Amino acid sequence: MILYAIRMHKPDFPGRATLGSRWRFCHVLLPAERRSEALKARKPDSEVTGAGASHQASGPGARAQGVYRALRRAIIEQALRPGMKLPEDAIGENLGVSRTLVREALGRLAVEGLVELKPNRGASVAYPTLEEARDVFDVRRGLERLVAEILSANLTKAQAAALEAHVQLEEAALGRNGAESIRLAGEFHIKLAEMTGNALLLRYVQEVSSRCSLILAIYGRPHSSECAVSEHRQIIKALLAGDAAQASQLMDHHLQAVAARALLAPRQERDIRELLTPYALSEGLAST
Amino acid sequence: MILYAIRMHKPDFPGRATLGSRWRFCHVLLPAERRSEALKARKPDSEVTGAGASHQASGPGARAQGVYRALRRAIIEQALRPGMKLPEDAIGENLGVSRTLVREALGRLAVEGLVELKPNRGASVAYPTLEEARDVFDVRRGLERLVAEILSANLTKAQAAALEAHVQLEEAALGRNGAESIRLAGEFHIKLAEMTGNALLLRYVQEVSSRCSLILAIYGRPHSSECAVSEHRQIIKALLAGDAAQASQLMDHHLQAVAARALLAPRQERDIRELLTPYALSEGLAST
DNA sequence: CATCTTTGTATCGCATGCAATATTGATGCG
DNA sequence: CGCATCAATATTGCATGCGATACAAAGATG
Repeated sequence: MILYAIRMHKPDFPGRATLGSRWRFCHVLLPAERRSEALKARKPDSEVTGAGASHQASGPGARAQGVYRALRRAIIEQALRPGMKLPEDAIGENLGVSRTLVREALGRLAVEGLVELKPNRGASVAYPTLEEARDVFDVRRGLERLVAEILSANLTKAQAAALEAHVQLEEAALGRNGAESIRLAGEFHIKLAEMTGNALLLRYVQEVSSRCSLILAIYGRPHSSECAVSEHRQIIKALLAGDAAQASQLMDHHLQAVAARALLAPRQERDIRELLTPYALSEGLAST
Repeated sequence: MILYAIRMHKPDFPGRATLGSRWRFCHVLLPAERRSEALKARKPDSEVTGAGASHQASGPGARAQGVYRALRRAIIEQALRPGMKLPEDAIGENLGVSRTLVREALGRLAVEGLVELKPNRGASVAYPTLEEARDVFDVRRGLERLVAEILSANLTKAQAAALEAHVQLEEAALGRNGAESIRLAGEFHIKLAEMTGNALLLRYVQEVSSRCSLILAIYGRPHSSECAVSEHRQIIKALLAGDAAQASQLMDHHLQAVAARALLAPRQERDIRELLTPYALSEGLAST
């Protein structure tokens, strides 16, 4: 409870949310401890790696990576909502690292378009405009069409089976768990990109996928069961048949459908910011 | 000449080149001064911006950006050859900034694939393998096909004229200046990407273009006049005609031709590393 | 009462210091 | 003479400190 005393000068009012209160107790990377304690506690890990941490190696650079991944996940899963401020030291305290590492992570996330980084004003979770959203979806279509083309030439039976298994997972989670369903649908596309064996392509697809998550968080309607399972199945079939044109076409339509469901029907209660902008402009007030 | 005394413990022999000697006098960002002097000298700039620096704003974050751009240019123009080591403090001294900023720049370049970043072993100019090279070209084709598609829908006359003017520049530089010719050919594609108005697409195209430069530096033959001018003209024509399929197809073929010219004929004197690898392996020696 | 200053405070930008790790060169040994 | 061991050095990884900047509330001024 002493933790509350660390940075409580501002009351953290909801309109301009920042890291504080609740977030302080959300342990994405480390349980909420003071940095110094966390740093002391880091030594004992030395040789026993593999016990506590599940999949992040503990070499040098691993902590920077950890911060990056933690923030990334937090943003994608909307623990950190779009527009939220991301002060370096608050994050550092929560994650048990110094501002340097946080800064590095924020820089990378900024490059990927997940956070905005204004000079001398700090970082905040990106709040893409509708146009940016469309741009992202366009690029995504282009990339995934390429994925489809590449895979249609040489998808193995084993790979097809793996995909089919994944789709069954999606099917299972369909009505039951909304968040899970969305995550699985996204992973399907990542899996496809992985199978191309093209590292760069994979990176780009991952990047646009994250950004799509962010975009759907802002503009997406709550109940659109994102990627229809049947569409995924059709794509697998076309890939296995080796029909590049067909697969590419299906992928294109599929993603266009996703975009349409999400973007063409901007829900009314998007956010105060977007809603107020026209009024602000008409009054000659700077809104951004 | 005192400069030589700063870091001359190593003789900087050519086989494993690092930053030193000649590079010390190559002023990409700042004339070769000691960091501390450069830092003192930074104050006087305060209000008179626009006189000395041409296009890089001098606000906060501008120096980090400067380091990034300087390194990027140096790599693309092959002042820094693939495989070359990039020690943080040497660069910092040359550019008049601290390791922190250099580190940040190297991080970004690593994300973009222009430098390799091994933990505890520092950064070096990336040395893409043939497979990575093929991956990059594949992705590039995918992206630029998308560019062609988008533009074919709505290329204005003015834009077409600008492109045509650019191609004339290319034509002029054709036989005369090899390096210039290559640079212009690359810029044509960047210009196209810009005209889509899609910022993400532009970023990606820029990224793959830089990587292509690096790749051509390693695997490209010296005298391939990269992008045939006529091919560029054909593309413009198809775009203006609004024929998406045709434009996309032309772009695809064009890039495939570039890749083929570059990659399918790996020149013999690629580098010691690649050349020695088979020997090393056949002798049971670890090569990487 | 509204607007301009002022001062305080939370940040950021960046340099630097210290510990950890790799690498080089030297020394001893087979 | 080749190879392993070890010390010296170079270089990274990361934390932290200091100055600069922007925002906010309080105060001053019309």
